[in-house]
Amino acid sequence: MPELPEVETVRTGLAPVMEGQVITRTLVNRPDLRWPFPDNMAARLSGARIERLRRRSKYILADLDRGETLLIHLGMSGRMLVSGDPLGRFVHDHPAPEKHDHVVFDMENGARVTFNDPRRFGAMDLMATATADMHKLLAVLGPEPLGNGFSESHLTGALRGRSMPIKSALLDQKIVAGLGNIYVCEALFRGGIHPARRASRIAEKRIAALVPIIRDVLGEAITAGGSSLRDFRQADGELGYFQHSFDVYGREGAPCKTPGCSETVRRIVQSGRSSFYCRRCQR
DNA sequence: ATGGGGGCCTGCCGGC
DNA sequence: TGCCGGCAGGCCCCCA
Repeated sequence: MPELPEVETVRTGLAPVMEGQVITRTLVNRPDLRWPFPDNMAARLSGARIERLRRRSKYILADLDRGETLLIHLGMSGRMLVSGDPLGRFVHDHPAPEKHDHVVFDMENGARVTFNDPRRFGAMDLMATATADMHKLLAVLGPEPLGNGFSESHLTGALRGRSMPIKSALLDQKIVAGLGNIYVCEALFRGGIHPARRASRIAEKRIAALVPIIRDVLGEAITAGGSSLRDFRQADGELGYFQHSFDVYGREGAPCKTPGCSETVRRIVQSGRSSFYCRRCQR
């Protein structure tokens, strides 16, 4: 589901109701998601104050006042739903629990944050805040695409001599963190690069041009509140609307959006995942 | 060392 | 109405 813009949208929505708040109660309804939960997770969270909600790539990180950090990954279908009344102006009942509500956080301000994830590709873990960067899942990540570490020299250097398709390279979180299937397809369309083209066979100028393109695509998607496909909701339950701006993703058979181009969007499968592109505009 | 594919899960949709 | 195949935003891990 969620790529960087969706995760950032969720983080932005959760921050006002979770930052600075004590988790008064944590309910854990099963032993694991993709991996077992850390030992005593409910007890280690309950009573802790969330000092800050951060994002690294597609991970949400909650720094606690106990020197630990909670890591949350939404996988493909994970959602964080907020209910209750954080401002305390009204009395709100919480909605009835739903299938796949795996973890529930009750906050001191009355808000309830429910992690719901039908496919359970998501994850949670706890680690020492001081060494969070060294966590197995975070240590391997490449630079943040919206940060200074993601530069033209970084990308051209990382792709130099790589024989893999550019699509696979941009999905590789070690090369750049946070991109997923949607935004790679969109960036390659804007960059005029065929998704199956081998990275080593793309002129460095064209690789370099992808850097501002990737930043633009992600930035526009964040501004739009992410892309709502099957089950993505912002933390407040609202739908993002960037999906209306897709040039190619999910548009197989529809006309290419390049002015004057008469081609239709094609779909191919690369390492098991759909790539959408225009065969005339992308080479 | 690199890169490709399997597998993890559930839900939904279209076709028959 | 029901069943089946295909598909879905991610990513670890194994194998060649």
